Parts: sequence; structure tokens; C-alpha cells
Amino acid sequence: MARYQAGIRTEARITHAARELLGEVGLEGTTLKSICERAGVRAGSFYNLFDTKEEVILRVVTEAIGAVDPDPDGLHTDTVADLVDAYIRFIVGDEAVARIYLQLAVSGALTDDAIGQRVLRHHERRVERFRDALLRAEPSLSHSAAGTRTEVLLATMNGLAFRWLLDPQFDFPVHARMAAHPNTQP
Amino acid sequence: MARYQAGIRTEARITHAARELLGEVGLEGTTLKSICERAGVRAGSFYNLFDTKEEVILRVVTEAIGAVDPDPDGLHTDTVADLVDAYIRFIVGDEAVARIYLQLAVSGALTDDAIGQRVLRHHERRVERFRDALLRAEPSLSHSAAGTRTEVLLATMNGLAFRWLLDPQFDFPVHARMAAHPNTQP
DNA sequence: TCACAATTTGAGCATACACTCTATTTTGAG
DNA sequence: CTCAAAATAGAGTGTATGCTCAAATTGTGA
Repeated sequence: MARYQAGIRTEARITHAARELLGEVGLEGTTLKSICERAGVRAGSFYNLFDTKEEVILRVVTEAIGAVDPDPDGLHTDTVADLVDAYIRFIVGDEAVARIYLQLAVSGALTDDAIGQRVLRHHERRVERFRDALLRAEPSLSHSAAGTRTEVLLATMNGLAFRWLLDPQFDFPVHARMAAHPNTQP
Repeated sequence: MARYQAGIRTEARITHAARELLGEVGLEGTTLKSICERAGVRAGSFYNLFDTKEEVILRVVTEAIGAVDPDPDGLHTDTVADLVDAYIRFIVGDEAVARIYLQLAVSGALTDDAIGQRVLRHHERRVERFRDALLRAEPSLSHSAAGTRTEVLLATMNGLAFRWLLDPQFDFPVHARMAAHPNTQP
């Protein structure tokens, strides 16, 4: 039979609670109990809607990873500056989602194989995107040289974002722009 | 009374086991049981020598953080290139210790307050060191500009190291040197 | 040698975790 | 309205965790 409205609403409440908790206390602190408490639901109801706790977490991870994509239509017409700006906007724009993404990429990827694979796959796609943009701008560059420069640029962005995660006082946008346009004086 | 040799040896076996486990399975997987099993010791013996599990972990963390220091004597005569080379040598030189340091900096710092503070303090000291070296090389630079460039450079190093942690196939030295000397063609 | 402190043991405790099961209530299509 | 399916509650299971403790064993200074 068709699903009931009640079930659909509780499912939304559960994913919402999981999203909040992942941003606040990370993967480690997001327990089944805390999810259920925040969603106002008993464990039995949770397992009527999800097979495992991992399922709801992976759903949130997938959403957060999707949210960082600056070109979901795959048009491939963006420049490196566009991509960097998209990264900065992603981090600055929605702190909660950014925190989820970073926390999961950073600690989830090391402890959870499923999350780690997603993060790596996503990183590889992003490297391709940046590399292509770089090659469009500088066609004389070799494929591997462009790849190396792309990896360095992305590492800088990730490093700065992680730095901000450790210390929210850290001014991410200023440093990120400095990294993207090293010749400009602030 | 004085400590017995047996106890000193056991203590060494425990820290050794913890070191190995932290490098292999990270903070998450390093349980009291696994430490005791690898050290060939019962829980009671462990708690005769350490007050908590956190104590032995913090000791290993402190050692790993100390190992990354390129200038333990505080001479402050090093150049930026020296510092970058020290970072590269640290990562490449002893993979096991590097893995511990990175895993703890990356996931431990987010979940464990004590570790997080140590990592942040260490990072600040390192920023100072790099900034001073940068100012020695380019005295015309303003203090804050040097600080920003230092944060960017360190973020790149950390981002690349984390990338290597995720995928051991990743060629860290090549990318790190490219980041440190962007004008050189490989 | 020997007394006494240091060490070790191993069973066991309290807690937290993800998850299950059955009985009950609620929903909404026919 | 009916009634089967969907949703929920809430107690309960099994397992892993960090840690304790009394008793037994071992090491060593005097």
C-alpha cells in the first residue's frame, strides 16, 4: 500500500535531526538515541523507516556532498575562479552544511569505509573539473602538470576549511581568496 | 618505594602498543582491550600504570607532535624552505608517526577537546615560526600579510598530507614541493 | 633472607551502543 | 464505515566500552 503522511513526516524529522546533530557534534556524537530524542521518536519507529543508523547518515552525507557541487548540470564551462568562488560560497554560505561536509570528509572518511569511498569519489570528480578548467585557461599546460596544480589548490582549500573547522574565529574567505589569487595584495 | 623494572617495561609495551594501534586503526579503533591484548597485559595492570586510557593516548600524541618540530632548540634561524622540507621529511620519513599525527590532528582534534587544544597550540607555534622565517626573507612584508601567507602555506601542507592519508597512493612529496616552489616546473 | 611495596591477575561492574520484538494505535483507500 | 496495512511505543537483547577491586604474585632494598 501507499505510505502514510505520518511516516513521511517522521522520516523528514529524523533526517533533519541527524543533519543538525552531525553539524553540531560530528559523526562520533551522533548516536541513535540522540537522533531519536531530537526527532521525538522511539527507536522502534526509527527502524520502521530506516534499516540501519548508517542509512540516515549516508543520506545526509550524500546531500551535503551534492550541495558543494557548483555545476550540477555538468555544463563544464566554469573557470578556476568560478570553482574557487563556489567553494568559498559553500563554506561561508551555509555553515551547518559545511560543518557536516567537513567533519564527515575529515573524520568520517577515516573511520567509515562507505563515507571514505564517497568522499574520495567526490574529490576525484572535483579534481577533474578543476583540471579541465585550468586546461581551458592555459592550453599549453600538460595534463599531469595541470593535475598537480589542481591537487595543490584543492588541498589548500581543504586545509583552510579544516583550519576554520578547528577554530571558527579563523577567517576562511580572506585566506581562500589569497590562495586562489596569490598575486593580489589584500 | 622505587619503581620496579617490570613495571617500567610494561609501561613501554603499553605505549608501544598504543602507538602502533593509533597509526593502524586511528583513535576510534584504539580500544583499551586492543591496547592490552597487543601489549600482553590485563586491564588491571594497565590501570596500575595509567589513570585513564586518555593518558596513554595523549602521551603518544605529544610525542608525535614533538616529532614534527624541525627546530626543537628554538634557534629560529631557519628559512621557509627549511620548514617546508622538514614537513615533507616528517611525512615521508616515518609513515607510522606521520599517520598518528595526521589521524589525531584530523579526527582526534574534532572529537577530543584535550587533543584539539594541543593540535591548535602546536599549529599556532608553527605559524609563528613560518611567519618569522617569511619576514626574515622579505622584510618589506607586513606582519598580517606574512601571517596570511603562512596560514595558506600550512593549510596546503595539511591538505596534501590529509589527501595522502586518505589515499596512500597519492604522491605527497611531489605535490608538497610544487606548493612550496610554485615557479618551478617539475 | 625477608618484609613490604610494586605489580599482575581476572572476574566483574556500570554504562552506552545499535538494534529487535510484540502489542497497540493510527491512517486512509475502497 | 471497515479493515488491512502502516506507523508507533516501549520494554528488552546482546555486545562493547572504560574502568574497579580484592586477592595472588613478584621484585627489591635493607
